[in-house]
Amino acid sequence: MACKPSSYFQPGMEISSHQSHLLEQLNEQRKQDLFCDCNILVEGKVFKAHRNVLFASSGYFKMLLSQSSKETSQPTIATFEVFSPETFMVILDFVYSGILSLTGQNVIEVMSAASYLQMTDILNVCKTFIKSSLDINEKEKDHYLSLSAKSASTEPARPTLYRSRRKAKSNPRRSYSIPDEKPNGNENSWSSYSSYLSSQVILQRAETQLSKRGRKQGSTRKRRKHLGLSQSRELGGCKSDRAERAGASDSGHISRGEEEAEFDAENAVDRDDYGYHHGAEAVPKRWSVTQLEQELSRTPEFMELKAEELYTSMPTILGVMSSWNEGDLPRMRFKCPFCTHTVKRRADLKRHLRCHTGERPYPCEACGKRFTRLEHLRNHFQTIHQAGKLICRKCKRHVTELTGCVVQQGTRRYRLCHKCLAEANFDSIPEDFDASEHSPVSSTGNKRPKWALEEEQKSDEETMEEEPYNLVVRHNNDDIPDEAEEKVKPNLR
DNA sequence: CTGGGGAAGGGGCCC
DNA sequence: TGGGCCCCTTCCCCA
Repeated sequence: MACKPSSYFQPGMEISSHQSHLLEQLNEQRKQDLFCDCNILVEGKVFKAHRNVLFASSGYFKMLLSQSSKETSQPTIATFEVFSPETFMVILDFVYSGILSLTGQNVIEVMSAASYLQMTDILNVCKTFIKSSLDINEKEKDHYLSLSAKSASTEPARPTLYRSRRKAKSNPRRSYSIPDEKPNGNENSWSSYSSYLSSQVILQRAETQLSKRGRKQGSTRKRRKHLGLSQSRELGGCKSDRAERAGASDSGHISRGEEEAEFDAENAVDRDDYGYHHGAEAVPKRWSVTQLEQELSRTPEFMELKAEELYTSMPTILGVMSSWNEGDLPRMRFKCPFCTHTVKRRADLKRHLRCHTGERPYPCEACGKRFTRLEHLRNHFQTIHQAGKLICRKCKRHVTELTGCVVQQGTRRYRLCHKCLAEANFDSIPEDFDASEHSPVSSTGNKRPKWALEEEQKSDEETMEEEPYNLVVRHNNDDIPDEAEEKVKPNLR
């Protein structure tokens, strides 16, 4: 942008080139090792940078430097062994230029490193990159496979570049422009094709990782397919919302609400200014974290992964330092790559991942409802199908097996005291059935299984106490309905 | 429309 | 590391 004559200046006028110029100057200083006061050691390779720049760019460095800056005027030294120098180079270049060089090869590592360093912008760009790559993979696979070999071979394999909003308007050193979201024919060919290639690389890498893991784990673990869910409301939005709300309510980590508010505010200011342009696929330029998580979670490729697979195929660099009090040792926490939630233990992260994958391995044999945890299934079974609570549903008083009995309504069972039972004018003793004789189909999600209908027509005089439901715990593998039961628990009470 | 209660879901943490 | 328990929050149904 050309500078206007001074007579045009007004008080408070913003010179838009100033920010980019300032960043360029800082980048030059970094390259010439001028005023660098922080050394970052990544797998033996030293990167020099400015503390204030790192502080402003990364939550991790903010925390780190806010501690070290109190006591020393010596250069700060940060050491990382959890990501490669190449990955950190990409991130550092972004910090100093606003340009993120993403490829199918590096996006996973960059995303993980960004997660580690708590750089939300990069994280979101990586998510968008992956999502759009997956979209392109499905929608344009055939199209780009039919591209002439010539057009593919003449275009060099260049990384897809993402520009931060700060640098979106001008970057003279980059001669080509990132294609706009409007499909524009040949202009987009290389980037779209590279996106397709990127998606292929991502998928190949995922497959490689999975097969490696498969070899490692041998035949002890079966490859599990994604479960078809019957409770649609628990998928996607609602599920994510829950996770987010839980995340936001947890004071131990970054508030999702604040984060979203921040994003929304930025959204309102310069919605069109974020260079999330990615190939021919029309990708929204600015996504809130919620949208990204929901959209990403809805992609078929993502949904096919189960928590365990995600967990084992993810890079190990998911750790994040929790905040610590002065004098305390920093504690390592494990950060979910799909939301802001952090946990203390890896096992808890694995469990948490199920709320992103939608995996529900524990179906209720009685009603078909699926659960993410065995204990949830047990609780459900006890309260719904076993009338496990010794409380009269009507008068809420405690009942024993002598002072009350079990009433069945459909698949539900509950207890009534004899008095309430008489008042409710139940003229028949609750029906019952022997669970061992029934094989309720759980994977269809049918709310009223066949046995339930049959059961309602039966007129059995037995009470539930004498012959209760059995809980059949079936950890679903490969959605095989008739798979042998893993465990049979006769009675939970 | 609203409030209460039950059910479900998720996190922390112990064993 | 997995299972299990406890607690809390949210959602949904019903009076």
